[in-house]
Amino acid sequence: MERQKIEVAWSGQSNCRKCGIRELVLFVDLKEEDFLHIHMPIHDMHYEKGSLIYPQGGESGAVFTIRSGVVKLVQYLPNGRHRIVRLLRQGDVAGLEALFGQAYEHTAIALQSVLTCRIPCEVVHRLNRETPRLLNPLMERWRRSLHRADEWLTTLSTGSARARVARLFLHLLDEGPHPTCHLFSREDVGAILGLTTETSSRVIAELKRGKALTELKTNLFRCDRERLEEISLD
Amino acid sequence: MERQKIEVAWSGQSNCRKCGIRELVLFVDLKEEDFLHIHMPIHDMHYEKGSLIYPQGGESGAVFTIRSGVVKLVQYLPNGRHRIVRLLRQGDVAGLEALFGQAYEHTAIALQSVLTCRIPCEVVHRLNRETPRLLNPLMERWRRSLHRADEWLTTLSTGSARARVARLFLHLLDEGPHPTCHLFSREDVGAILGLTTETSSRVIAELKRGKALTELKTNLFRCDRERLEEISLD
DNA sequence: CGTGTACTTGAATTACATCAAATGATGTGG
DNA sequence: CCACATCATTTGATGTAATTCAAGTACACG
Repeated sequence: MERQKIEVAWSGQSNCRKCGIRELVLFVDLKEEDFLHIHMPIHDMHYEKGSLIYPQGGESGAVFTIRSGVVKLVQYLPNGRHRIVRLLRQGDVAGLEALFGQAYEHTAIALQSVLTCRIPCEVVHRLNRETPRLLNPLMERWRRSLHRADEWLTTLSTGSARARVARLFLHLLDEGPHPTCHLFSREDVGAILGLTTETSSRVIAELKRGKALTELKTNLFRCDRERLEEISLD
Repeated sequence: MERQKIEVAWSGQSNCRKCGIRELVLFVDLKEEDFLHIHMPIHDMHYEKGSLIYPQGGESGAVFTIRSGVVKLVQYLPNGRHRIVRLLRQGDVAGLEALFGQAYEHTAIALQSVLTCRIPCEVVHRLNRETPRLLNPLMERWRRSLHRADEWLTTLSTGSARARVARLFLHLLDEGPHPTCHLFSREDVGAILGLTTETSSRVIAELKRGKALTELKTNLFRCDRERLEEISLD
């Protein structure tokens, strides 16, 4: 069982104009003049691995642009079980539903050390009133989230445990000289795939024995893409 | 195996101003003057049960507002298996991704006799340029779809077969004097829940024996809400 | 270096899938 | 309107995959 940490740092107010990853975030299309309409502070937030960004059902007042790291969106069932419904990375936005004045639909937790910009909803609304340039990036985030949600269901929640695990690795692949993948806890793998922790562990162990995966160091794997693709068809 | 029918009728051009369900559809907020900007025909379409509305990967040129009936959105895996990722009903919009110039992400099929309005993307784009009043309904459709997608995963794709089937019935409940539910084929139930046709059939049969369900006539059930809620917690 | 947490592995059990056959519903043409 | 063809559903028997419960081991952290 994970314990939830509460390590949140507030690194100060952002300067969005000079943002190093602006081409990836919501404000990509804004012009110099548009920034004048931001009258509430946008904060850079730092979350330690395992810490809570916001809780499901929690009162919402802001959206969070992910600057680095990985965030899991968790949803709880009445019986206490839970599923991870999405992973968010650089350029994704967490808590979009806040813009509709709704409570957060998921619990958002940092899977690694995570940097975000906390953007008050009021800022988004105001910008939307003053300029049309925020709209496309915003719609694009909705589209992307929905696409991922459907993909998540069909690829990670369908078929045998072996196939699902293989698809998860393919999903997480970092391309490079050798395709690698850094994984998280077996419990989280289970919550992503709808399997138990033990089954996740067993299947991953089996893939290691079959050389489809090689564990370089703890939770860092070299992946044999072709073998994984075969297995993903089961 | 289902065969796909091709019964599509075209009932003529819509008069959106006089639409009987306008409070439910995309054009809810439009004013008289806005309709002048519609320079392409919006057609009323009629699809027989089982017929194809659009295919996954198909070239997209329009979105479809559902006026009545139920539509399933199906996604296929490389290995030939498939899952139903969403059901759409009155007021929902199918094929929103078309607005981004993308191929359709799902295959949309009528589960019952279905009426839609086929709205060319160009009409939506033009209206969006001319008036801000289409935007909220549009965003609301994105939000709703995403909400449903997440709900689908956590409630219909998690836990035992019994619990999933129970949750599906709760999901489909028509409130009324007695809560009833009209179901579709066991094959579709399987594709929604990630189970085989046989397992779906067996579980439904078991719920009937346990009096949680009573089959009034073929595929029309009276539901014991409380029993189903208990079972849904498994 | 010890302690707690996560991961692995084993054995028993259960739930679901698979294959096969029988029954039931629906529609068609004679 | 009946007989037959077709397709969906139910049910059974059997196999397999995944869960459960229970140790044991590795690993990270203070």
